[in-house]
Amino acid sequence: MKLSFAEENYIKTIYQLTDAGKKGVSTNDISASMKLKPASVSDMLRKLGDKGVIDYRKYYGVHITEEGKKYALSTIRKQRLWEVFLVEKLRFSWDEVVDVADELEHIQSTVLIRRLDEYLGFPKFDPHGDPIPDEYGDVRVRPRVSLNEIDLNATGQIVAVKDSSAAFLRYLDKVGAYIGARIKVIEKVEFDGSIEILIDNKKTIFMSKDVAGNILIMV
Amino acid sequence: MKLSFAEENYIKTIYQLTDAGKKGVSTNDISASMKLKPASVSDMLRKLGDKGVIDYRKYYGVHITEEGKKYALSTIRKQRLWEVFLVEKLRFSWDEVVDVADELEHIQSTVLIRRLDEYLGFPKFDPHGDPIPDEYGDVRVRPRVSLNEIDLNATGQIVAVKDSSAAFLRYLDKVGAYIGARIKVIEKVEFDGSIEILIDNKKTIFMSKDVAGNILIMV
DNA sequence: ATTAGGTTTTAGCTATGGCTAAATATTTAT
DNA sequence: ATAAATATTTAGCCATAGCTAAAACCTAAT
Repeated sequence: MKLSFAEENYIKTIYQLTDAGKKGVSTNDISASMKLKPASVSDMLRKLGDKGVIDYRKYYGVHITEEGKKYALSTIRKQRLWEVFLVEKLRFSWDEVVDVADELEHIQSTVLIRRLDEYLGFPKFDPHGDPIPDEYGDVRVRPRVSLNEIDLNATGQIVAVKDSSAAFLRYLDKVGAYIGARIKVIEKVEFDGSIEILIDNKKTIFMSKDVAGNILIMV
Repeated sequence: MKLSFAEENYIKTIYQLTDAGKKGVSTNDISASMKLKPASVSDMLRKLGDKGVIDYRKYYGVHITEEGKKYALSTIRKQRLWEVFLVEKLRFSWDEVVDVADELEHIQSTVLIRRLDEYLGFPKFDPHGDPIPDEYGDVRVRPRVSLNEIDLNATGQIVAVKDSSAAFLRYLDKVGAYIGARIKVIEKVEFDGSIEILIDNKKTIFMSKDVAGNILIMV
């Protein structure tokens, strides 16, 4: 079965909005993320449900099926390989690539993607640090380290927290840290283990050894 | 103004079917070339006429406008640059590239094409020997020589004839030569100037000095 | 338990770009 | 010059994928 451009975009978005939690992805979330009206989304969800790539129960959000995951991962693989190409070969900066990669990811040709992968030296991560699924949809999970353990001037991305208490998350939120944020360690204070980090190249924050120990970084 | 995928394909086809002669390109020719029904073509011609990229007089075929040429050349430029990329960087053979390039040529991004051009070293011809228009639509015309003048084992493409009488063209047609055919000189007979050529790697034909002198080759 | 507010779906419209079948125009052959 | 053949266009249909407005549904507060 072949998905249209629009269908590929939907399934990719649904996959990416899917949380570990068991609640389905809501129509409104998809609508907001894709900048389409909820009515249009409803319509498409019905179609995607008929095609078997999502489980769709009216009013209760959608869950992606195994079949659907295959399509999502295939599209994500293409998108990220093209992003590598644009940045490494055509000197695009990493914020310029999104629009173009979003078009390129819909080109249909297994051979093309296989050759592109080979040409790029089988990269495992895209310029944003996100993993590139292999041909079979397998994703290499990048090892995570605590923010305490990484070196001065090292960069990474916040991928998880050890302590997920409301208090801790509220604190992170207040200082501007969040899952997905890009960070760089710009100061390590030896005597108390506290550090200073730069978030998204915009804002610097201090944090204690305790806090840093609870933040997991993907290098 | 932005043309849709379908519109881009039509205008490209019309440009390529346009002959030096003053008769317009017919609905049937376009229909045959694009493998669409004549009725669909008629409909699109009306739309393209409204957009000003072609001159459309019902029942009398279409002529491309200067505006239209710009779009056609831009699409052809993209197509041929992608073909060079596929063949030179991704090791596609020159007959595999058409389908993929036909999809890639519709990606919208001036920057992308400029960078790709640069990355490929500003190529002037695609893998089929066809010229790549520059950013302003200018095409480098490749020098043409008479088939008499090229060396044994040299290859080239038939691009024109000096004698365009019906008799001569009918003769060429009969032996299987045509504008666009790839040829290779496989025998040169010194004493009468006749030659033997291989057409499209498929068929060999003999021709007299006279005939060869009236065929123009692009090396 | 009912209602208000937010979310989601349905119904009906639009545009694009195909199609078939029928009508019409042009060209060719008698 | 007219009839037959060919080419082209029109009319009306289908699918995709968006939209607005109205209806239906869910949830949370009274």
